[in-house]
Amino acid sequence: MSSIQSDQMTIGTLAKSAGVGVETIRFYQRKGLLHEPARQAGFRKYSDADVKRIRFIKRVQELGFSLKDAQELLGLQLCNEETSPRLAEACQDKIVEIERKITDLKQMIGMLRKFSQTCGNHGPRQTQCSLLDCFENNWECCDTSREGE
Amino acid sequence: MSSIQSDQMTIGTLAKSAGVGVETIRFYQRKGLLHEPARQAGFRKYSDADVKRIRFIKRVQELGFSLKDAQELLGLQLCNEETSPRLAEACQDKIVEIERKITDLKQMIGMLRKFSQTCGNHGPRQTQCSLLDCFENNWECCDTSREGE
DNA sequence: CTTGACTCCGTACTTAGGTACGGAGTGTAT
DNA sequence: ATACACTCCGTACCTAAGTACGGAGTCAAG
Repeated sequence: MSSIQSDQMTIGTLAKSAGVGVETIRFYQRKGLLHEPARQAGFRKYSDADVKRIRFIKRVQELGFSLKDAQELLGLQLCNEETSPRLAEACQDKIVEIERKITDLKQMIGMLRKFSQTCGNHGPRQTQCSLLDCFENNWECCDTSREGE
Repeated sequence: MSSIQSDQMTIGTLAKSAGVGVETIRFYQRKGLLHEPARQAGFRKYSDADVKRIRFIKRVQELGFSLKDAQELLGLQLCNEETSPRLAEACQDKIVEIERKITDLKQMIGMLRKFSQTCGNHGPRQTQCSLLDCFENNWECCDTSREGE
């Protein structure tokens, strides 16, 4: 009960540790992405776990997902007989989603590479070329979609 | 001057063809993503090229880029002696950006896969596990970051 | 025991990317 | 020639994800 936790910090310290603004933390709290923490004389008290949670959220966001997605992913920690199958399914869905994104991004790189070679390096006297043209040609200029994977 | 172009279409037709709303097209026009087209009795007249342009924009957006990014990419069609070097550089920047994103996404997949295996398939009697834990362990559970590429 | 930094709260504002509204003109089928 | 759909324009509204404001309470140092 009266365990002393040396890692208790205020909202300002948490914000600095996690690399976000104080208002962002309050915002996440309102959105339910962070639980309301214990208070001490009215002041919110956080632990290192909260730093990690926020960093996770920001990471997921960087990967192009919404806060709602982040919330889903964080929700995946409930691990029991009931949730287990749905959980595996949810993971699979996310994986498929991400894999599709990767494929698309590779196409885009192929396109950019080709474009750069044609227009950027080979001099300016080439026929008119544009990314849009490449896109219109159904990415035929890009033979990189099979690379790696 | 009086050339008859059979592919002339109104804004509604364009919207339907490109899979967006009429208001979206007007919005893109205001933002400079689409040029103001010729008018016929006050009505905007579009061609197939506009369909392709919009599809390109939506595609770029799907890949996690902003309209501003899309505009930049579309801007890369100016291909002459002046723009050529800066163009190659811009392409390279985008490529690096996308490659970093792919690496990150692969990590995320590795994490999800591992998590799914541990918690989703191996039954519910495992020790408590969560995506967040995996993230906190510096992705040590994920050995897939080298796969492909 | 006062001063300055930090926190509280609710509310308002911001940017991106649209979406909707409403009154007017236009074009087309019957 | 009259409905009805479609278009025009400006303006207002919407969600997501914050960011800022302002008056009040609190805490820690001098």
